[in-house]
Amino acid sequence: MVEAPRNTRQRRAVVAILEDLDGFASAQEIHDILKRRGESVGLSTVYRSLQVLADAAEVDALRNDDGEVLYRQCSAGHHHHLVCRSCGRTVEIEGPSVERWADKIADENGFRDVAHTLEIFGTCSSCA
Amino acid sequence: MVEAPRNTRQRRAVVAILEDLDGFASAQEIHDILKRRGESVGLSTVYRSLQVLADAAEVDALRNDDGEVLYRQCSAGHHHHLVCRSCGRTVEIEGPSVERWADKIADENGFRDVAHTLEIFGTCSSCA
DNA sequence: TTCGTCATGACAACGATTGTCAAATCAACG
DNA sequence: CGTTGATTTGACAATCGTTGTCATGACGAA
Repeated sequence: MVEAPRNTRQRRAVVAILEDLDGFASAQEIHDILKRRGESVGLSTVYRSLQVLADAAEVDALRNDDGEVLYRQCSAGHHHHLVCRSCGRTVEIEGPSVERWADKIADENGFRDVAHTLEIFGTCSSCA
Repeated sequence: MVEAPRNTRQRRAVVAILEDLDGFASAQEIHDILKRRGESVGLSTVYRSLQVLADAAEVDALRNDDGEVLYRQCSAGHHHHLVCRSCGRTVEIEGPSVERWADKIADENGFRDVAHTLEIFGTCSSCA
């Protein structure tokens, strides 16, 4: 029996930010936005909330080139991302043939418990 | 005019390790291996050597789930990797159709300066 | 060999993230 | 509603990979 997480002001605030944003953002960026809005939430709490959300698959997480983890509220189901390096704006993409290809490659080489990461980075038209 | 890097004992030692390994390894792992072999090289120097090699595209670098950067001496040209999560053993893979697909998606959405990351992780047969 | 420069290494500093723990807050229950 | 007890919070310290610093040492051209 898993405990339901409590419905706290802080967690609601983090979720609200994620709902407003349309792109990926780091924990620290989200923390800053909250501070700017006056709805201050401790940095540790932002990190913890995002972890909980990511574990529950309610948000997607990926690492940028600098090794920072970025979070985004995404639609359910497996998909990949086309992400603007500059503003974080994101387009969800699907690639069924890529999935099949990756699984086939792994299988041919005797690999088990296969997962793959696939992200496309670029500069979006607004940022160009 | 680019300065040619000096041919130092330390850089030779790092390259030698990379030549011996067939999989990805972190800077700290390489540092440990060097220490074990008695050919001690400062940790900073290991990091710097790997950076230089990565900038020169003589080694490939990728991040594992923990955010550590792993390095590997790879063949030239664009390719992806099937990496064992446990031992680092790596199979280089190519996916021309994936490349085209990624570029098309990015173009359709007006993204410029497009790059993509694609790695497949799994457990290899020896580690299963 | 000489000499200017680049590389090295011990160490400090950094930045993102995680751990700690007392105090505050939730929500169920009476 | 007030009590209650477990969960959550937040300020802060700690961690971990990595990068910066700078005096010392090693390369290699002349």
